[in-house]
Amino acid sequence: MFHIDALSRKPIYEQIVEQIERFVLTGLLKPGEQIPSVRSLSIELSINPNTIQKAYSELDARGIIRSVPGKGCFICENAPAVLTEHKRGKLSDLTRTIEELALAGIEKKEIEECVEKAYANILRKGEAGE
Amino acid sequence: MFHIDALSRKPIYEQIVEQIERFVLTGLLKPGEQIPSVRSLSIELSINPNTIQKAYSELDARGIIRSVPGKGCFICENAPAVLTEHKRGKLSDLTRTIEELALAGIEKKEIEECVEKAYANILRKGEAGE
DNA sequence: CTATGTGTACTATTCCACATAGTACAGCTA
DNA sequence: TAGCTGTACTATGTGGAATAGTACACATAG
Repeated sequence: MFHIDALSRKPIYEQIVEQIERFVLTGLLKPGEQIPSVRSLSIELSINPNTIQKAYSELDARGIIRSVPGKGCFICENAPAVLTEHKRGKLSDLTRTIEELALAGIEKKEIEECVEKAYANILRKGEAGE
Repeated sequence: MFHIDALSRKPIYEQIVEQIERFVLTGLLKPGEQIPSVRSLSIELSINPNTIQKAYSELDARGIIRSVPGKGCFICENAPAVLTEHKRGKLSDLTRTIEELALAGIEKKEIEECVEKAYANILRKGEAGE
């Protein structure tokens, strides 16, 4: 289910956060559902429990999961909505990224091709899911 | 001319690399032109000379500047072209970024607005420059 | 030639984020 | 009671980033 790239410069706990967020968006993890325990996931991935907890704390702070001591961690009901708004806040970053490409002489058409390609890929998955 | 954000998680040497690349793209630094010396820039920015050199070594390796011992560092003739190709190689990253936004439920229209906005901003600068 | 400024190459040190190791405590539940 | 859960804490090791200081070779103005 999970896949960790130990050679990546991206911290392990961030990789876990991103993958769980992705699982929520793809429907692999649904609101209310329980996610693997800190210890079981640490064993499955051969990673220190502290690293898993750091990822879970981050997800808890973002409102993606809720941690219940003694029971486990569960996907929040409004996790998908939270993620949508979180991503919407990054549109300004996207604009700045595209500005850099435009400044470097990348044609507008090339950017539009990226947009088309991205939404074409997502549509396939969306049709299958619903 | 330069501006360093000491609080940024982005390394100082990377900030310098990005700013010089940006100066090349905006025409503030033209091919053949000499850039500040390692020592003078380190004094101007109150930064260790080793950090400046690390940035210059990176720019040299990328083919943006050429370092001439005893004389100084100069912008390469084909630096703009090198930068354009370098940015073109990052279009796949852009596609992946947009895919994440699309998966999170961001409307295609919102992305297209970012593209329009980015190219509108660049056009203004382009008209003024040439 | 001399002095100064240039890029470059080292070593040593400090700092901090990341990850690990180990222990401990409190709450839930079969 | 036993075993699972989340959580908190200290200690340690690692690696990148940045600093400090020194040294060498080259170019140029005086």
